[in-house]
Amino acid sequence: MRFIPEAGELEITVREKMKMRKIDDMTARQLTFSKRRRGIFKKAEELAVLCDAEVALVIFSTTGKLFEYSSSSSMKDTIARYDLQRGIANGLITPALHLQPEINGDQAADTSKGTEINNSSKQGRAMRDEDIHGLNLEELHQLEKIIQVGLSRVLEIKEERIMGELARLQKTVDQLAEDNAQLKKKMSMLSRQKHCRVLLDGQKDSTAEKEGMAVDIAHAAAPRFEIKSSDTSLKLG
Amino acid sequence: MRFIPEAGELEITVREKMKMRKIDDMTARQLTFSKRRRGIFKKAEELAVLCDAEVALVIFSTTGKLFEYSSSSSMKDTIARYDLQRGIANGLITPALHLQPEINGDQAADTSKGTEINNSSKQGRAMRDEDIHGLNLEELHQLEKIIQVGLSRVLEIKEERIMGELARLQKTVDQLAEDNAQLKKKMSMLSRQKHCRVLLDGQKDSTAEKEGMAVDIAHAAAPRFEIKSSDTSLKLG
DNA sequence: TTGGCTATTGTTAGTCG
DNA sequence: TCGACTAACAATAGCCA
Repeated sequence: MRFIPEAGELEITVREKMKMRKIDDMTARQLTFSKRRRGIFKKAEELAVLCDAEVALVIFSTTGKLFEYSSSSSMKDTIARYDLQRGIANGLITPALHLQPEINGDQAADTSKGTEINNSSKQGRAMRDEDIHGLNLEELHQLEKIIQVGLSRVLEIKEERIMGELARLQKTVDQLAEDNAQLKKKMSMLSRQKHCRVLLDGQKDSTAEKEGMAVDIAHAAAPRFEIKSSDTSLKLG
Repeated sequence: MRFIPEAGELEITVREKMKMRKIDDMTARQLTFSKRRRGIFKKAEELAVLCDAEVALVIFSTTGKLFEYSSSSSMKDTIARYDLQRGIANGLITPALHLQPEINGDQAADTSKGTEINNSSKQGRAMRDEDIHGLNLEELHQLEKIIQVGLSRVLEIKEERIMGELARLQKTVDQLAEDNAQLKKKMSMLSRQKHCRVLLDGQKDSTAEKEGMAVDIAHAAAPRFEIKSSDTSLKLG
């Protein structure tokens, strides 16, 4: 017990304010680590539950021991979502390879069959087995190249498109959320004013001239810890 | 001021103990999220500094907005370290893809080179040209199959993930749009009521105020953001 | 949405076992 | 390492602007 009710003499040690730097004493540091780790895990869970957020927390101790918390079913999921989101934040993910003109030049004046091949792939017709069986080795080789390049292009464009859609949706969400906030604000003001008026109504007329509606500008102060990007490349696999 | 030193009557509102479940009121939830988010970030940094730990924290709000903190120079590094640690813990280094078991059965007692293929794919090493050149035709064929299957899996999982995010976002949009509509409805009712009351109030000096108000509200209530949540299917493959 | 305020609850440093 | 305890301190709910 540190409280010493001894008459005349008080020798109470006053807890100091914890400087924000690495704790020197190793034992004390480990102890603090253990306590604070539990504390922050609790906070993380509270945040996840109370606010319906997805929270992931990874901590390595000085000794390299790993501690983790994830509000979702799997930490991997959250990390995956994180990667994805970062991909969106950085713009599109595709590194944009342009490799289709290569082959065209090589075989511009090739056999008629070669051209056919080209056409059929351009038109996106489904290839029938009979057609393919009619090709010689060289033609099959060309077809293979064409298909490979085509596949790459398809995948790129598809990704571009999806990511665009994702970005658009995210914008929509942000916009809606903002609108929502504004609406709520205005409504609360309205109801306040109405309340006021009702109150005044009983006595006299209103001279209350509210400026009120000067709500407009929301200053966009960036949260201190918000994302800034460096590099990202949606690694899947 | 909540402390009312009025003689005889005390009507102090007592703050309750916060049940640990999702906060119902959306506005309150967002507010709490904002505050607690800052709180936990602070805790994270304190832990990192005081105890010399490596801390990474990722938070998604209900609306899908990403917040992150990383005590190291890059979140990616920490995640990489996490993956590594987990990989070690799980006894395998690439937890993402499992594309090797198919072939095991086929060529369990195959050439030593075949096993090498298997190993290299297990370890997720990048294939070097020298390695590939050392393979015979049959082995190359096997490798080709492995890669094809792997590619398919990668594409599948990637698509799954992205589409999941899309769906989630769409849901958020729908929800927000609904909230928005409700708010607008309520507000127009409110403003109508107020308008009536103002009229009944006896037309005096308050016309200017009333008009300005009405205009402002109209603007806010106007659907300046139209969402068509129907056509966002964007089907792929 | 941000910040300030205050009463209250929650966290934890220091200590002993 | 951990649990328990307590005083000091920090975080924050609810409210307003």
